[in-house]
Amino acid sequence: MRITIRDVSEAAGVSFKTVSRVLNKERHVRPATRERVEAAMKALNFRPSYAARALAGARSFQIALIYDNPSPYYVHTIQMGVRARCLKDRIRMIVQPCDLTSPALAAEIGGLIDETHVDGVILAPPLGDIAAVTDELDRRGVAYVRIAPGDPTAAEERVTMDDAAAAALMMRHLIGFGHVRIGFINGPLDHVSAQRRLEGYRSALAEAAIAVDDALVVAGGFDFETGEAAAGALLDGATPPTAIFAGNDDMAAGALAAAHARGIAVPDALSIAGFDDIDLARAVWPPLTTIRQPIHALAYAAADLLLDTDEGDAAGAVPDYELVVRGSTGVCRMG
Amino acid sequence: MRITIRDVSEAAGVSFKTVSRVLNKERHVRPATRERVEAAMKALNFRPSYAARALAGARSFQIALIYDNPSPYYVHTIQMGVRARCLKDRIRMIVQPCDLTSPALAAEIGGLIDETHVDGVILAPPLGDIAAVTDELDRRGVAYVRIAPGDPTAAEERVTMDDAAAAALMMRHLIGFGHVRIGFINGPLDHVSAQRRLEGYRSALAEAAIAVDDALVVAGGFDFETGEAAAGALLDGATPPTAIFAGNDDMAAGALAAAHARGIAVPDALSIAGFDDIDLARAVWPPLTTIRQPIHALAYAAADLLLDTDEGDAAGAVPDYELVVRGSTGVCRMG
DNA sequence: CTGTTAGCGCCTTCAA
DNA sequence: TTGAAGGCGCTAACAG
Repeated sequence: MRITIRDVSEAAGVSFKTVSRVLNKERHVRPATRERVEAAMKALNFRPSYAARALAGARSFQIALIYDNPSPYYVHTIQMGVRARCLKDRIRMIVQPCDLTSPALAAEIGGLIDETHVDGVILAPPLGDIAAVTDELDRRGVAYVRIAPGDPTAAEERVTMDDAAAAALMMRHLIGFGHVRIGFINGPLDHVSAQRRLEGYRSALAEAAIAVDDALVVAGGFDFETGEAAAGALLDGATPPTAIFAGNDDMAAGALAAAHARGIAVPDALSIAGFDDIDLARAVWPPLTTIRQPIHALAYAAADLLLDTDEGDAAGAVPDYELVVRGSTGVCRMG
Repeated sequence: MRITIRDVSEAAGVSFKTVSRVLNKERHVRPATRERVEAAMKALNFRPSYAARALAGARSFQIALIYDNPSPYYVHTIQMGVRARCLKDRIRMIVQPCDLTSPALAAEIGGLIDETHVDGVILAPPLGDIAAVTDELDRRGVAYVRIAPGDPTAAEERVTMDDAAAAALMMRHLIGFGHVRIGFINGPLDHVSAQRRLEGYRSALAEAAIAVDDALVVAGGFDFETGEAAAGALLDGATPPTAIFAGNDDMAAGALAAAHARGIAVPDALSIAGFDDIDLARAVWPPLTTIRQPIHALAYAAADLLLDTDEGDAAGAVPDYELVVRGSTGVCRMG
C-alpha cells in the first residue's frame, strides 16, 4: 500500500511529527535527525499525499492557471513559464481553460478554488480584466496575480507590459517606411490589451500628423481565421492600405494568407506586421516583423510573485518588449 | 468558512451521510430526499473538496495528461480533447509536461501518481512507447491509455492511427506528380510514430520501384528549427530533392523557410508536404498539403476509454486520417 | 528540539 | 432507505 509519514518515522526511529517537520522544512530539527529522516524518505521512496496536506493544512501546494485564449502558442508559452517557476517549489499547476462568454464564469472559477483548495491563481489575459472574476477571488481572499491586465489599479498584484507604447513603436517603424494608409486588425475589445494596442496605433498616427481613417481599423478575434477575414475586408475595400498591423501574430499570419490569396505581393505591394513574436512569426513567409512580447518571462514572474514569500521583486526581472525586424517591412516599397 | 456536507445536511434535514450518497449518485436515496439535498447544495453553493474525497475514498476524480512534445499546437489540441471529455464527468485534468531524456522520468511519473492519487493516466506521444514509464504504471496498477503508440501490444488500452499507411498515402500523392527524388525529414526516432512514418515513406517508394537514397532521409526534432536545418542540409546537398516530405507540420514550415531563404520557388521548383494538419499548415505560404491527423478526437477517445465504466467502444469513434491537398504539391512542376 | 492530541472533509464499513 | 462509528494522511496547536 501507500507509504506514509508513519512508515518513514518507524524506519527513521522518530515520531511521525518529526517527519512532518522535515517534510515542511521547519526549523528546530537537529541536522542529524533531519538527515536520518531524509534518508528514510529516499529509501522508502516516500511521496507525500497532496490531498492529505491540503486537507489538514492551510496550504495545498497547488496553484491554478486560468485562461481563455485562442492562440495555442501563447497558451503554451504561458504554461511553460508558470510551470518553470512551480517546479522550483514543487508546486502543482492546475491548468484551467475557461469560457469568457459563460455567464457562470465567476461561479465556475469560485468552484474551482473550493474544490481544489488552490493557494493562488494566475489570471492570463484577458481574465485579469474581468471584474466578476477578480471580485469572486477577492471575496474568497485567494491570492492572485494578473498577467498583462489593462486595468491600472492594484499595481502590486500583476506583471505587465506597456501595450500602447509597443504598438506605437511598431507604428513608427511602419510610418518610417513612408506608409500613410496603415490598416489595423484589432483583437477583441474585451481584451484590454487590444484596446491599448489600438491606442498606440492612434497616438503614433497623431504624432506623425496622419489622420485616422476608421475604415482602416477592423476587428479580429486573435486567431488565424479572423485575421484572414479582417485582412480580406481591408484589401477588398475602396482604398486598401499599403501596410497592415495585426494585433497579434496569429492574425498577421491570416493576413498574409489573405494577401497571398489575392495575388498581392508581400512585402513589395503590402507590408504586414505582427505582435507577440510567438513561433508563428518565424514559421510564415515572409518572416513577420513583430513586437516580441516576453510572454514566458511574464508568466514566470507572475508565478514568482504568487509563490515568493520573501517579497523578491520578480516583476522587475521581466524583460521589456522589443521590436523584431525581419524584413517584411524592412524591404517594403510603397504600393 | 468552507461549506461542507454537514452544512448541507443540516439545511436539508438529513444526516451528512445522505448528502454523501447524493454527491456520489448512489442508489437507495428516495427521490424526494435527493431533491431536497440537491436544492440545499445549490442554495449553499456547496462544492465538495477533492482533497477530502481523494483521501477518504478510492477515487480522486482526477486524471493526469502526461507528454513531452515540442509542438505547441499538438499539445494544445491534445489538452482540449482530453479536457472536453473530462468536463462531462467533472473530472479534473492534471497537465504534466515532462522530460523524455531525464533518467528519473519513470520515478517522477510514479511520484506524480502517489502525490495526486490520480485515477488514471493518459500518455501522449511518445510516452506510450517508453517501457520504463508503462512498467512503472503497471507496477502501481494505475489505469492508463496511450495515444498513438507504436507498440502493437496491449491493443485495448490505446487509441491509435496507422502512421505508416498515412505516410505512404502522402508519398503516393507526391510520386503521382512525377517526383522521384523525395527528401524525408523524419522526427526523432524515440517517437515510434516517426519510425512508422519512415516505413511508409520507404514502402511507397518500393511500391513505385524507386530506389531509396539514404542521403535523402534526414533527422529532425519535430520543431521548426530542426526542420529548417534538415531541409537546408537536403537543399545544399549534391543532388537536392524535387520534393520534401516532413514528418510533421512544424518541420514542414521550417523547410519552407529554408527554401525561401535560398530563393527556391515553392511549389514551382520544390514541393513541400507536411504531416499533422495543425493550424500551422494553413498559416504558412504556400499552404501545406498535409496528412490531417484526428488529434483532438484521439485525445477525446483516450480520455473516454479511461473514464468509461460501461466499456463503450470509444476508439471506434475516432475518425481516420486524411490527405488534405492545398496546392503546394498539386501545382508542382518538376524541378 | 521532539512528541502528543485533535481534527481537516469525506467515504467506508457496519448497524438500524 | 437512512444513520453512526471509524479512519484516510497529514498539519495545527499544544505540551514536554
